Amino acid sequence: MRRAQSNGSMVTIRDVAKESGFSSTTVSIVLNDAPLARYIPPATKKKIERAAEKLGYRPNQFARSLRSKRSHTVGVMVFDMTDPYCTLVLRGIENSLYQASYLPILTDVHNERSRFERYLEMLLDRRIEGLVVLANWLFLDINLLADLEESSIPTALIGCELKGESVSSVIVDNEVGGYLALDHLHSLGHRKIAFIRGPKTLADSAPRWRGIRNYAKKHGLELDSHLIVDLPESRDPLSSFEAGQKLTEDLIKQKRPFTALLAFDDMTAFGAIRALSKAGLHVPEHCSVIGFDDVAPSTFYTPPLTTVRQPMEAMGNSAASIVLEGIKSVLEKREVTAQHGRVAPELVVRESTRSLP
Amino acid sequence: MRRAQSNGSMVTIRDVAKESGFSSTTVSIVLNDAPLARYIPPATKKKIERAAEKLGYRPNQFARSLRSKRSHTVGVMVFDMTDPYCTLVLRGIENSLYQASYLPILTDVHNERSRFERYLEMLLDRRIEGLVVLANWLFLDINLLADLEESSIPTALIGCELKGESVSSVIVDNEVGGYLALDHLHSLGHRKIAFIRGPKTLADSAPRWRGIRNYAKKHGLELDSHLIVDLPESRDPLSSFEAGQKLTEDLIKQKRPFTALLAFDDMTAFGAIRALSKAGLHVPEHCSVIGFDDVAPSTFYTPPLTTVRQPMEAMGNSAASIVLEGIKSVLEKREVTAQHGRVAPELVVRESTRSLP
DNA sequence: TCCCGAAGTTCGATTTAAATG
DNA sequence: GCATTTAAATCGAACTTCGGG
Repeated sequence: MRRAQSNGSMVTIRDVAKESGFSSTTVSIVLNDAPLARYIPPATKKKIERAAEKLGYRPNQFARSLRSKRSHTVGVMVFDMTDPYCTLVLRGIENSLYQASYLPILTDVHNERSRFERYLEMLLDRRIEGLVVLANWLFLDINLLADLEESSIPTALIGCELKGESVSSVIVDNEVGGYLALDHLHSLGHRKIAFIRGPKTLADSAPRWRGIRNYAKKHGLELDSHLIVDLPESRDPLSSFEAGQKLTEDLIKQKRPFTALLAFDDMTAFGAIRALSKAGLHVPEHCSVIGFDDVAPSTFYTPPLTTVRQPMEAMGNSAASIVLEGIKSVLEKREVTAQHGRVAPELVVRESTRSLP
Repeated sequence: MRRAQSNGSMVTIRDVAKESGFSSTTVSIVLNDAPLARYIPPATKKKIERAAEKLGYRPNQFARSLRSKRSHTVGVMVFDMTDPYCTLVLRGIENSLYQASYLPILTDVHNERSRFERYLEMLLDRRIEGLVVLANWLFLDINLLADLEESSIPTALIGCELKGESVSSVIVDNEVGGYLALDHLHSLGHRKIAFIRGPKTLADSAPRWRGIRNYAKKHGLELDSHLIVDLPESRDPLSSFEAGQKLTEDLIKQKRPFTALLAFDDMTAFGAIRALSKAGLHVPEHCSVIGFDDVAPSTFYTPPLTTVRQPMEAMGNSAASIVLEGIKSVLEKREVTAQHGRVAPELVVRESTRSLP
């Protein structure tokens, strides 16, 4: 198991050849169990394996990669590591890659274009075999595709979608999610509901709202436009907490009563709860609050947050699997066509919502 | 900027040589600005650079690495990605590496020994130049050192310490932290204080408690042993939330009054707040709560948590810098001696504590 | 033809030693 | 010897080709 040779004095395939008394060719064939290994008698194999074991031989990946043009590495680009949304998704990605013996190179773009470009160059230079991008928004003119498309590196986006057949994606069904959220509130008897919508330029915002409107129309629920506010454009997760708080304060000041609040996402919901709480309004006694995402803190928040869960780990898993599948495809020179997955969200009822008496 | 050649048909240094009319040797010298480049006339350089630019030449890292034996890669091992403690530390690491043009390979050990070993092998095979390990505990018999020490790969631990001169470490000064926490509570007038201590086997637990005891002794504060409880052994961050809740419930049931609670860490504090809240006790009106770590949710918790901050980003930064420095040292064949950093924690006063009337 | 093994080439960049004028 | 350039060796593994039994 352990390296026998100390220090960096690597033992090469030639050393194993010498030790075992065979040529390096034979050693290579045996150790890789290459097709030709069929012809090699067990006795020879044993000797070679023993020699390798004895010397603690480990093939040099650089040499291997140089020859095979494969890195066994996948790039993972996160737009903002700080976003609590990342954690579980990353775990999902990691898990898939681990199963396949791939290693992830993690890059955090800090929502900066320059960093994005620099990292992309670096990853391409490392000859990553695939790329997973974790982002809920993208730089407007996405000529990132330029590099990617021609490089024929299987790529999957998590959290936003890019129509076309070159880049795969995995997203939640936001429309269903919005529908579920309002359904929950409505079923609990809430009729005066405040809404904090997502930033206009965020791709998630529109479909989520559409789901909400669909539900409302279907059930004859009137949405009071005075109770509908929008999150500003910022990309920073903490700022959506602050904005959520601020907007809720404004909502409260209006004196237009509401018994429930539907927040764009969990961070916003946390902000709302804070504002409510500061105003002496208890959640859920005085006002129910529902979020979206089910980030980790939602479980241990006080009160625990009712929310619409994105199956984040599964999404990470799925994206990595798509990329891995793509890699296999290009290896076998099969057609690689982008997958567009849309996973179902799930209502998680906890204690921040309650039915109206 | 962009790759001119499409597809994977790489342009090699020989292509540049042909295009420019010089040998590949000269091209290499010029493009790397090697010492010999002094002798090469500007005109030649220009031509070569232009040719490289025109063809969109990018050196093959595999070949480069094979020759130089360097990967420009650092391994990052996280014991549990799910721990909210990770996020900011990772960002710190990432930032340092980025400055130095190193790329991190991220591995998540899931607190499993087998995964740890497998990943370590993989990283070593990739010839990582350095290793950063993010863990608040280690497998008991740490023969991981066996592999590491002999491989002479600069390694830094974040969150726990390993005496000796082979592995560096960066930890908070837990003793000072414990002291600060109690100081805060005491200064606010609290005398009846409950304590949830860390698991016995966790290295952080003892020094944190020592700091607390020191403060108590120094200020003649008596600690009521009925109000001191211990977290069980689990390694899972969520379980420390649950345990925090459970223990606090027990504490409350005892009917032994306390006006403040000092939790081992933020997760535990969240659990305590939940228990208090369920019992109808408001934080901080009825009971102050202080945590330790200052993980991200502490800011946006309701109430925002007063806590003792570990400067996590700085710690990640520092660990990566130590490793980077170590890499430089081995390159220059200087002596590499482990650094043991102990950074100062900082009291962050928010709204989960208040002064007694 | 089947089995076994080896010599030699290749991957792409760096570097040493040496060759020009 | 100097400035300028390059052929050839090297890094380590994998694969192609070939020869002997």
